[in-house]
Amino acid sequence: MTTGLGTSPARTSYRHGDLRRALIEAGVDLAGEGGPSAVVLREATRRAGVTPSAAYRHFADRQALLDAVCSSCQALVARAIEADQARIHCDDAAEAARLRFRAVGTGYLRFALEEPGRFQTAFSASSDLESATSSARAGEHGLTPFQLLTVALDDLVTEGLLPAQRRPAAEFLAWSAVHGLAELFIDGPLRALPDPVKQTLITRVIDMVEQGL
Amino acid sequence: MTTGLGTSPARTSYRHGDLRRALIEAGVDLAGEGGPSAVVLREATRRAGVTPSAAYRHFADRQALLDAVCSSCQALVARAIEADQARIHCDDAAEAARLRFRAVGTGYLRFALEEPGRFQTAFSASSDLESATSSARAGEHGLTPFQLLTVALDDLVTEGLLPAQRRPAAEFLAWSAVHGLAELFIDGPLRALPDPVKQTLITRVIDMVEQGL
DNA sequence: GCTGGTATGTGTACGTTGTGCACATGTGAG
DNA sequence: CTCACATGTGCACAACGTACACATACCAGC
Repeated sequence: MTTGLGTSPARTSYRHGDLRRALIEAGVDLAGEGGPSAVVLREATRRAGVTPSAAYRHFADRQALLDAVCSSCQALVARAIEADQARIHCDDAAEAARLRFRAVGTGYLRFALEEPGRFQTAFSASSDLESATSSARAGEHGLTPFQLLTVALDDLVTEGLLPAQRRPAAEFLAWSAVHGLAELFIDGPLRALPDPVKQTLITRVIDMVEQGL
Repeated sequence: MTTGLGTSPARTSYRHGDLRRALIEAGVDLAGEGGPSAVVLREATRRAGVTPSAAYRHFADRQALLDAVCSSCQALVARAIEADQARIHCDDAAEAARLRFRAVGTGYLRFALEEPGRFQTAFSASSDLESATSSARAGEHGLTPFQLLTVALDDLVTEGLLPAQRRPAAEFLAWSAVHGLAELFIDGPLRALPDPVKQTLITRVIDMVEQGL
């Protein structure tokens, strides 16, 4: 399902065509199978049908490949959030803003539970504030997960649901709570919890953020 | 500073004496220098003045060593929390309980900022709910970080600061927020923030938890 | 249309890591 | 004193990241 066919028809020619993209895709597959540590340069080249050294024509080193894979995975997170937001149909503008805000959390956590390997990879590479807004990490609307959260909070202020004086740095507070829960789920003590209980916790954490912001 | 002298006087005899402990200590040093990925079996044996294979008399594999190192690091987190709690002097029992609760957060985050490598290592290995209460991870009072949080929350209920019906699972909500902020600080987008700003965020996250629980 | 330069992939090699297995050496129980 | 067991050594192997010289395909300019 992951190898060959659509992407690389067992390449006949010397040239590959789009090796860079192929390596990133292989890397994202590997990330899904075993998290960031499973993104192994040699295995990625193997899946692309290419010699290990070939990777160095497109990436400075393994970390550079991992960074690219990480960006792709963040884009997947953005899409998950967008998917949850797209299902909202609400006439009341204020309530709609509130639901969009909550959807950032539910989409984020849904992705963490459905794709733990890719989720961990998405946030494994150290990124600073500017790279958190790089377009390589964006979803369909061109926004990164972080930017989606920022927009949702701005809308809360616009709709009068969040006092303006509490707006500064609010994205970091919300992100902390939601991301922390994801970590607890993925390889923290809450890993073995049955799914319904997890869903309850997701709701409660988002409640806490909404009330405590 | 880390090698030899106090711990291993360049061993003269064939036997080491307490290799298991020496390997864990070397591992904790390595964790402090470069996080979980830096705790490398061969380097640990090197620092203990011993052949790589010797490690396998005490640990099944590298992961087993890392687990032990992780437990030691969690014990350090517990001590950091205990240290913050010990500085509280307050006659009002309710206020004291509230401060002890907040000290769990400040101690946890202080350790994360002071010892990022060891902090990451402490929570790198996947642990379930029972191992989160293992005595190897406990501080001076015999309680793990997680148990310290649990006790602090129980006290909040006792003092009437937290409604009993909101008590269940509250440790997971609080842990999520605080741990998530730590991640943002260590290798998330908030890494480069000046220290005073970080301190402000710490206060605000704990405020959020207190208010949102 | 040929030719040469550049981008891209190959082959080979080196050092490092985790780990298994046969062997050596201490240490304590009988 | 001796022998079994625990513990450390030596050597080997596969996998990984990475460097470097070489081979090949494509593009520009004549």
